[in-house]
Amino acid sequence: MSRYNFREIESEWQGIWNDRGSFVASEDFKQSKYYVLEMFPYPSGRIHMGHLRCYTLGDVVARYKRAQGYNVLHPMGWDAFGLPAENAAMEKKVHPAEWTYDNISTMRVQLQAMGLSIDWKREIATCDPEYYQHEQAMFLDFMDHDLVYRKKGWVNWDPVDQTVLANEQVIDGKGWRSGAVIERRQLSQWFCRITNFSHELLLSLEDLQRWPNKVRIMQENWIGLSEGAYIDFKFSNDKLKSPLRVFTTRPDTIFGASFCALAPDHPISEQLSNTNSDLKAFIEECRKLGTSEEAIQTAEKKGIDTGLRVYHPFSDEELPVYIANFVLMGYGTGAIFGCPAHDQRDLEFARAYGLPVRPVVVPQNTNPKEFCIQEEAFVEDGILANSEFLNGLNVPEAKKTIIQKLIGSENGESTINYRLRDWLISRQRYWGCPIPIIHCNNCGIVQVPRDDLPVTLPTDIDFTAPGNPLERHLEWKSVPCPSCEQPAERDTDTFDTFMDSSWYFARFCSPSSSNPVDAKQAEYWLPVDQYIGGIEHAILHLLYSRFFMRAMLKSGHINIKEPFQGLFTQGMVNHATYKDVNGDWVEPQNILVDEGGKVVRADTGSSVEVGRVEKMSKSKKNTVDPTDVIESYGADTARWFILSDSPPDRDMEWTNSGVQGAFRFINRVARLVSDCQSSLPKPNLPPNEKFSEEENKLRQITHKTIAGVTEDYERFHFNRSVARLYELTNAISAYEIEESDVKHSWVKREALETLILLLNPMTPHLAEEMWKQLGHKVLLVDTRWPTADRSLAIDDVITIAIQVNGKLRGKLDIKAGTKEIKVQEAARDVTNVSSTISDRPIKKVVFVKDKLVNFVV
RNA sequence: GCGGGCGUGGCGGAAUUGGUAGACGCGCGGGAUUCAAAAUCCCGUUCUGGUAACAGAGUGAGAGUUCGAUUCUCUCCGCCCGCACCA
Repeated sequence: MSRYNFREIESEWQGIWNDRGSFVASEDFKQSKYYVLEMFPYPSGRIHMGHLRCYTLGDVVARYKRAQGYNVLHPMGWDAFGLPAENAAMEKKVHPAEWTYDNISTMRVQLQAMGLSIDWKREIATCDPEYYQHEQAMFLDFMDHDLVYRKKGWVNWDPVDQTVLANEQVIDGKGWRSGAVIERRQLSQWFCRITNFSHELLLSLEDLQRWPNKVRIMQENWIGLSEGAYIDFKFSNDKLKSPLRVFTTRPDTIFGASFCALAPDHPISEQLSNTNSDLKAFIEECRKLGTSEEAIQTAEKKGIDTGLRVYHPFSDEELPVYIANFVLMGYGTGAIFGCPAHDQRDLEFARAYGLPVRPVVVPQNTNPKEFCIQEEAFVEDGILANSEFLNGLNVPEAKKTIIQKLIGSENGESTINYRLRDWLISRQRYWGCPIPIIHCNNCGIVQVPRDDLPVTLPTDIDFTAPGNPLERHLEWKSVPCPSCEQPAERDTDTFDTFMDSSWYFARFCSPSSSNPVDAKQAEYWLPVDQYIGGIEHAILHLLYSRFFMRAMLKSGHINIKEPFQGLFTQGMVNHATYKDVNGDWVEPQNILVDEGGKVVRADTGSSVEVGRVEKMSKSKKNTVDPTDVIESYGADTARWFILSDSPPDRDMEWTNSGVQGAFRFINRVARLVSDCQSSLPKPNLPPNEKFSEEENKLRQITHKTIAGVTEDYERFHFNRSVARLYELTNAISAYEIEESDVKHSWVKREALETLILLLNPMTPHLAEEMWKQLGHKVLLVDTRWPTADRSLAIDDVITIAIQVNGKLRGKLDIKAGTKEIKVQEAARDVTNVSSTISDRPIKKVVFVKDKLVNFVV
């Protein structure tokens, strides 16, 4: 018997599916659609295990839904702009475009070798002007609808690389590439007005029932709603006319106020610093501290008295105004009132600067005169005291009352504040989508006329100097102003690459439309029914995409709010780590277990210490290349292994023995089919009229497996499907018949065909090949999902558990549905049961139909 | 500090609404086949005692509810993730 030749078989079927266009989505809008999407990859050069896992999961869903008769859209593209291309350009002297497109070609081949059911006709790359021209047009549309704007903002500036860095690129206050200490700089930048939708983005999370709870909670916290009030404090000094507005969630504690504090970046702080060098020095100090998270954590509460005084809104008391390092300009109004008794930070600050600590909320049944604040502020609910008209109220009541008072006296109002900030989208980078704006000395900010789009990147660029090459490219940069025709300059920034990935799923619906999206197509396909990707995008990408849909709706591009109906976040792929005697990491391929069971290096034979199982990473050298696995064992083996054992949302451990186990299974199924091929009846024959008991047993397992696997597929429990399919395979192997017994073989064929149909989404090449070997002319890819015969999926003989005092003492095989009295009688006769009960009186009998009997003695 | 999650054999993990804990796989042990090996097949495999039938213990620890708890409630311990001077 020849061995299952996965190399030939897999590439053969990939060719056939491709030639027949098996996975091209139909444009027949009358069919029910199903849009499956995995987060598109960054073309780094090679696919990794994370890709293998993600795209396998998505492919199982896509093939399963296709078999169920849905019109499935399952596209693929490339998140092709980004920094690594520029780094490659600097290090290897390759043009970013060339590097990117080379990587795309390599990775496309690698993905295709996995046998994914992708509609490659819809492939897009975000670095293609064909794609990003629409992004530029939408940016201008957003601008017209006041959804983007330009403002001065504080950014992380790397003085060596001369560029802005994202927060996550700043590690311990230093640039991730240059290692230079990051400065905070104010630059004019473009922002998306995502905060326009704060409330809407928060509320709609309710509707995303098919998202993981965890992700919804993370977004909820990120948007960070807090209810409170603005309170206005009038200055007692005459210099400043308009009052100081602060935000607070505890307006009820206003009578405990002992100071006000401004953020170092607050306009008043800046104004004062112009004439006061002490203040100026303090503000500078705060700014340096600003970038390192560690520094923020350990920093003491520090402040400086501005000399300004404000009146308490309900008494004539004067409060000092400080500039304090712990007040943030980006939250609320950038100014607070300090109530040391009921806020830990304010307390620390008050202790440092000798400010009064006045409790105004005391625990229930406590005498206010005896209540004293020591090292910890009292932040719980309690009863108001020392607060005039608020005395005796609890905290929620006091909040309501004081807000009414504030409104009445025009000293404030109730408000809702969000943590979410507007999205800074300018990047001082070359390899990104150019911002279609021209800066003119006469006309200011001018849009590039739509007819002149796309603004494409220049190809002749110089990467020898640090900074943004677009900035230095005078020829590209200089253009006449579209409005006054005087010499002007292009915006030399490019978009954050999160812009590119915020709408690609919509472009897939009509990848060659002359508009960003074809409304009809988009409304048929969207929202994405099942989106799959890593948890690391829980906030940014998913929130930006949700914003983008709303912005596209507002600017008339689309009629969809939520892009992703269902979301699944897959776990990481981990691997054991190995360290040799020198303390160097060793690659898994270089590991051997010798005869004595000792783990050694394959090359030197020296002993190796097996370390923790950790996320695959280059630095720890514990990576395994999926392409190597596919070449040695085949795509089906790789897919089957990745789906076995671990639930898809949890981290999984990649092991060689696991891969070999999967390989064994693939070969076992192939053998099972080829061994009995000749003895099976022809396909599509009607069933026997009567089945023997043995036949019925196998049929029962077959139909139970259909029901179980279908349910598991719906719930992403692929590891359970794998277990069930092993069980079915074991049952088929154990079902022994005479070679010539064609009648009995009908049941065997039914079982085998079921196995293959159910395996199809997971190991499509094997399944397709076996289907053909069983004599089918119609391809498996065009064959419908089986339905379970419910009457067969139910057992007629059931094993009932017999307990005495809740402890299992025996089992009883009995017909399903047997009445309690009969079961009891039979149960009493079971040897261990009768001896355990002996002559003790039975107090009570618990009976659960078809499950158990419990005698309480 | 705040928010969320997870603790089950040697390992990954199963276990509908509370109802036979350990499915399935890996590993390990034994056997068959083979001149031998690989591959394959069969049997066993939670722990303790016992040749066995069987008995006792057992789902991080402790308590509670219940005829019955991996599942529900409370307290504690450990690990993981997210956010973090957010007023």
